[in-house]
Amino acid sequence: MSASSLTRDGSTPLWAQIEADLRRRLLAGEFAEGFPTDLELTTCYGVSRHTVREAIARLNLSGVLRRTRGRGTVVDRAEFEQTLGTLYSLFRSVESTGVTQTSVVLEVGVVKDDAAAGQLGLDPDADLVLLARQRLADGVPLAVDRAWLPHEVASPLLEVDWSHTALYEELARVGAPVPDQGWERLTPVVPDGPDRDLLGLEAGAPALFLERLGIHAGIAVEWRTTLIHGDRYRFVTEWSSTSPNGVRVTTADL
Amino acid sequence: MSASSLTRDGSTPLWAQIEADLRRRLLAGEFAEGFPTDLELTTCYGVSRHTVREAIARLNLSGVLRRTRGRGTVVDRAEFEQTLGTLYSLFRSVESTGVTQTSVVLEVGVVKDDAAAGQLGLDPDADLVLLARQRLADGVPLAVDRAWLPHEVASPLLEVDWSHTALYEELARVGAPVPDQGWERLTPVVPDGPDRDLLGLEAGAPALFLERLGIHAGIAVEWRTTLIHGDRYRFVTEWSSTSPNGVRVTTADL
DNA sequence: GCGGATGATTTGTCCGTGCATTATCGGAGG
DNA sequence: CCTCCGATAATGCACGGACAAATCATCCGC
Repeated sequence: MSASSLTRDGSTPLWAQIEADLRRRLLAGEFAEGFPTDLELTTCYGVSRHTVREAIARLNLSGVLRRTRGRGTVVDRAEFEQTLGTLYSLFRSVESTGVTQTSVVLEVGVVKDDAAAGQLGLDPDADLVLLARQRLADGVPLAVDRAWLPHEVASPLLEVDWSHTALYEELARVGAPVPDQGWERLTPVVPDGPDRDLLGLEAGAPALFLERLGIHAGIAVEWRTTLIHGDRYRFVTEWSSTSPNGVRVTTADL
Repeated sequence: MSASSLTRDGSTPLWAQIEADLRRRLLAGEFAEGFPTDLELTTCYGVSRHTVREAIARLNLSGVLRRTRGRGTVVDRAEFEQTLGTLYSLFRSVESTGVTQTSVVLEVGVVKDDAAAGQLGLDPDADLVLLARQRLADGVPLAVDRAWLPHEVASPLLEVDWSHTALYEELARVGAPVPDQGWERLTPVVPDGPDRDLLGLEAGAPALFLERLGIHAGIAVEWRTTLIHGDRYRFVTEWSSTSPNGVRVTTADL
């Protein structure tokens, strides 16, 4: 099927092409029930089993796939979506606890912001789309979120009803680039002013300030700052000498 | 050389034994100048090149090794030590900026602490060794660090001069188990009381509270809480859809 | 009808081979 | 003395095969 697009000119390894193709099909939700077996993939792509395993190994140890001897390969969709970064996993893990998530739009429109433009690598007076939201979990304030995006890729977003939908889903829907890479920075702060009220924090209560740069195809497409209620959410990293670190989010024990 | 200890009974894969052996020799600082080539490893361990690469692949993509076509394999010792967790990398990255790190011992001794004992999986009235330190970078307060360890493994540590040496180095020196796995949890707080003064924080200033459980061979050997000066240090996580997350620490831009 | 044996399926491990790609080194030649 | 070129060495990529171990479905016997 998708095997037609494999190029054997040596420019990119076969396993990398297969991995990319599988990742794309995963994003499209193709393997909802049952991942192909090694043998199926070898015949489908026309390569040796070694090459297939080389591609799958990468997906496997980023936690996306769970392979069991004798049983087969299944997709761990939760893990897959967690590779979009800790901020994504925050909102997702909150939703997975069963609470319903809503947003109150504080501001949507075209603005100029030299700090955000600088992070995005644009001119200080470039047009940006700002989306500021108060995010609630079961009606309780969870975070205050501000996202700046380049105007040329985000202008279709100005028409969207933001009360529930997620930013990335809308980006994908209008064909705008979704970040697939980036970094996030955590700083402890004591909010004041309007943001403190939006989070429902008492005076002097701590919060986490998360800054995030989202990158797609090597160019920055999203600068975001998120102020997170510090008493209710914690960031957990697991580490071991054998496997790489992973960042998880847990709701605080209340 | 170390190839003698390979067991081929199928209980543990050859590549896993080789990986463990290489990791052990790395910890001992054995490959300071030049990592063996694939061919050398195949003859040294008596296995095929495929098996050697299977072992090395794990070390490679956790960032410990940097392999270059035509050049060979070299050890990225900074990356290697960063696999010991973000807390370890905090103190290490501070030292790598050139500042000298010192400690003021607040408390050393045998105590009972039911909270720490619970985290370590011990009886609430088990004997623990507590090591509390104020950590300074160039004389400026950096963090307040409290480590609880089981008495039976940590009792030799009671005699050590803690003003400069690192906990893990001393653990290794006396033959005690060094954590190779665990998790850390980040929470924003506003310190008060003695800890606030130890950090040199003004009233109401934020800090990061880091809790850490260190595990060796599956059993907990260290429970640690660290209060980190929030204005001076930030935690950065990089993420991408292709490679797993990693946590880094940067000193704040001052 | 139920339980156990059996065989098929699937992934894990290990071996061997060949060629391509890239970096380093040394010598030939200007 | 510098430059270019080829040999060498190292890793990367891909193929092939074989066996082991674990799971699952089926069939047989009781």
